[in-house]
Amino acid sequence: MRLSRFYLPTLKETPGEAQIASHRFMLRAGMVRQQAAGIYAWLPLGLRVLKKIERIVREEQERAGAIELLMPTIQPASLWEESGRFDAYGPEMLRIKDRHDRDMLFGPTNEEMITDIVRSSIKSYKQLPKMLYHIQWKFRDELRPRFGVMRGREFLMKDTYSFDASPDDARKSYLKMFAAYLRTFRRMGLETVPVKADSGPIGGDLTHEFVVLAENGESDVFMDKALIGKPVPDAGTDFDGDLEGIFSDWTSLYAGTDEVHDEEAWSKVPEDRRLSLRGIEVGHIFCFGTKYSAPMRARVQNAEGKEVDMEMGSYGIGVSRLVGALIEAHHDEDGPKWPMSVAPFHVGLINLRAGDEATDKACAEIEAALEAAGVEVLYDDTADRAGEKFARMDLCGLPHQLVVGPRGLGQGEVEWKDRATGEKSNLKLDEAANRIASLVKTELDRLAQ
RNA sequence: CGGGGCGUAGCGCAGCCUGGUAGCGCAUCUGCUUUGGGAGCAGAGGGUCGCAGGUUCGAAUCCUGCCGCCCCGACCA
Repeated sequence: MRLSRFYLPTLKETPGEAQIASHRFMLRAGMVRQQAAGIYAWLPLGLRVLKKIERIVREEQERAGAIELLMPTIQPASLWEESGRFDAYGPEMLRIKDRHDRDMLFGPTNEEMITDIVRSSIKSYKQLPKMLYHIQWKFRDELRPRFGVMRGREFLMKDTYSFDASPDDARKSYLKMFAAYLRTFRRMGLETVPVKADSGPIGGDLTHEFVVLAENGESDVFMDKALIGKPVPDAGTDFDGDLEGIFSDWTSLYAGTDEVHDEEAWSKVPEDRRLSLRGIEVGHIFCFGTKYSAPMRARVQNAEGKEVDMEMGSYGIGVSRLVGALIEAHHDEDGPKWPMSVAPFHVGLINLRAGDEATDKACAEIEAALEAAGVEVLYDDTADRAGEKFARMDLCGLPHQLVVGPRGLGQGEVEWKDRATGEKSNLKLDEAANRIASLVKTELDRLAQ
């Protein structure tokens, strides 16, 4: 992609409303633009990150056996009256009336709707288990939106719903999502920890939050240090097999939010392993039994011919929030430092003298070679000044930078900078593209394992 | 929803206390110079001073109401 054709409205100065790093950089790098409190337009650079996160989430959901569908953003109030949540939900729910004065709402979540969908066609235990998910915009009219996309009112969320004929089977579904989440976040280059959580208004007893450890987190987390850096289930994991081992491996070590903090259990953690820190909640999984299936009469006949309420669970990932969380976890004073798997582009190519025959030619060759190798390149072909180009590329946070200028080109070399470490070195012009393409590929493979 | 703060050019801000018809930096446009870390000089364009009332000869400035946005707390993916 040529920068001259792209839409990248970067800001040199930080808009006054942005406090934390992720919000500042997302505005400055032209990733998003606020349209109202907690409501953002996603500009091309930000959208590319959002799409990459979505793709990883989707791949891991499919791996775990979930099937994608898409439910609408607008829902009829009648479904929510069935579950009793139309009155219970409160002002967080955005209520709308259509032209016929019918009560509608902008969905804050989809338990009722998916239950309605499934109950109409699933009648037998033989049709279960089922895990269905979608990735859709939600709206919660937060009292106080803040931190940019980390706590917006409109947000993109992946939500999965599991349906089983028995509590034992529901637990198996829960474990699939538990393992899938460990993989999902790690593939994005995020260190997350599953912590015991408060089940909140959704209810249920088996529930975990997945939190990214970051200073600007909004949850207080108490955890055993041994959880950090723990290997996650690899790509070969059999999701139809027994996942109890993985589950107990992670949950036998202490980790809890402040709401469920247990001082007694905490005191048994060796003192040098006790960590108390802040985290950003990026995923939350619940097994809540028949909370919705019972009032909404979503039932199947079991093997004994008896009608039973389906056992359900729901499993959310804050997709848009993850963009902010990723920046909080990976940045320096100049901008984000994207992990390869979610970077908007893999490589930033800078032509220090656009219009110069030699640098133009060298850049065009590198760009073509990288793209032929499947590497995504943002090529700064503008006539802007060098300093501006460097600063802007750092702000974009692409993992690799290749700088082509007359000085290096005279020696047949281009400069390579690793954005994460800041290390620079020179590469032979004719080897640069291959070298970088192989680094990109290696890193992508590593993260996808 | 309690407490605090802010709305003046695309962005960051000054001016308001003490009323006299709007300014600085960045960005944008033109020209020349410059060319490896957000350039220099010269010139130019761009503003219903959040909105509505009020006070006054005169309001960005004082008063009242409303709207929007931000921060702290409580709440939440």
